[in-house]
Amino acid sequence: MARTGRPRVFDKELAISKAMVLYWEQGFESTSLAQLKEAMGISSASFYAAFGSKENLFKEVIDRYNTSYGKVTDCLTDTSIKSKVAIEKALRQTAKMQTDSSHPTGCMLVLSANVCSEKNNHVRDLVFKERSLVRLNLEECIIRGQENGEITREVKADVLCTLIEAFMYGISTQARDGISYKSIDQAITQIMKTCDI
Amino acid sequence: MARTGRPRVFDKELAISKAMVLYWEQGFESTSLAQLKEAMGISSASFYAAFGSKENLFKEVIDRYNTSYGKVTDCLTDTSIKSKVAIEKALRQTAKMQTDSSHPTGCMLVLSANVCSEKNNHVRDLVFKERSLVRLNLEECIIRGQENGEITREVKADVLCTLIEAFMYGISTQARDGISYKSIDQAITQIMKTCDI
DNA sequence: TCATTTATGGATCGATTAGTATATAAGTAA
DNA sequence: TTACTTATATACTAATCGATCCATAAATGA
Repeated sequence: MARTGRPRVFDKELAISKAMVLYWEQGFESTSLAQLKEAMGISSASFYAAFGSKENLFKEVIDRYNTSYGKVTDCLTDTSIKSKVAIEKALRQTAKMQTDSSHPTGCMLVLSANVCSEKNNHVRDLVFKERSLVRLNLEECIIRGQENGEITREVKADVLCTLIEAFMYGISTQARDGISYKSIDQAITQIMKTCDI
Repeated sequence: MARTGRPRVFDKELAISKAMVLYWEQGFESTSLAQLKEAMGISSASFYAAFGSKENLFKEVIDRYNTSYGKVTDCLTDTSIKSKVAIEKALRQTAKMQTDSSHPTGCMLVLSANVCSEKNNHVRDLVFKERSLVRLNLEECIIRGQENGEITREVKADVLCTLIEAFMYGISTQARDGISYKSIDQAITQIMKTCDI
């Protein structure tokens, strides 16, 4: 059964894509509704009818990011490949994606709402929770690798996880600073060796 | 000769400290003048007479940061100690400082203006330039270490620099996410081994 | 004393912020 | 046709943004 009411004239999925670019580039708080509306090509009334609020749109953007660019770390949960392969793949795909100039550089989940005013701390929590999920996947991947003997047991999984995670997060700032993919990719080659030590 | 005019009633140095905490915690754009004035305990007139603008105060705050908390990486230019020792010291001091709960967590130069609206891109450049200086110091420290034979020559200094730098930047996000100093410190122990490989 | 200089208190500025109100348009359901 | 539902266009709101104006206070210098 088709839904009733006047049909929406703009493409909601496309509008979310446009919003994602803005939130990604400038962050949640620094992106104004005026910018969002202009990028989407819609009015205030249409905006609030479709998305409810600036914050709710951000939630939809996070979902969109997770199912598109954010998938570069999905391989961490792929138990059909070896743990070290999964971690290396996640890092290389992350570096490649974050330095790609066809969209804002860095990771949206690291950059867009990590720092904000007190009244938006609950928005910060949204991206914090997303990062926590990635960390969980990384740690479980490392534990699998230690159980399989692929990764050294000399170091606790939590510590190796912190090491890889810090490196991964740091790529966001480097990508923004213009560090080349090539340099980061070579650094990944080197850092992967710490899994063996 | 003492300068003329009505003397300032508030402590400018203390006011800069208060401002630093706000910029550090919330970022440049998300910190409002109302918050700054309240923290400093001064009026608009006093604010603009003393600091000129919100942006100019931020510049003074960056200077303050560099000569206080930011000194944790100063050891990178200390040629009286071995390169590896300097790098390790810089990392451990960074981790200790950034996870210290007596002030905002993470690095102000990484968090406070890395993402902003287009109209403030020149403010972003301010912290970018500060980071560039740290990177330069790190790279030169690595080159010294390679020349001395302390650090492997198998890997280009630029690549090792990217590796260490990414890890260092990532600590800012981890500190904000509540990752413990202990976990980061142990990760440093592990990552230092990549200098030898 | 009196000019000069700098800081302060307090009111205010135009611009921008996120979000709403109201009337109307455009579809479906009965 | 008529009721109902949803989206749109347009105008508008209160609050906040960074910054300024002006009268006055409080110091020094001559």
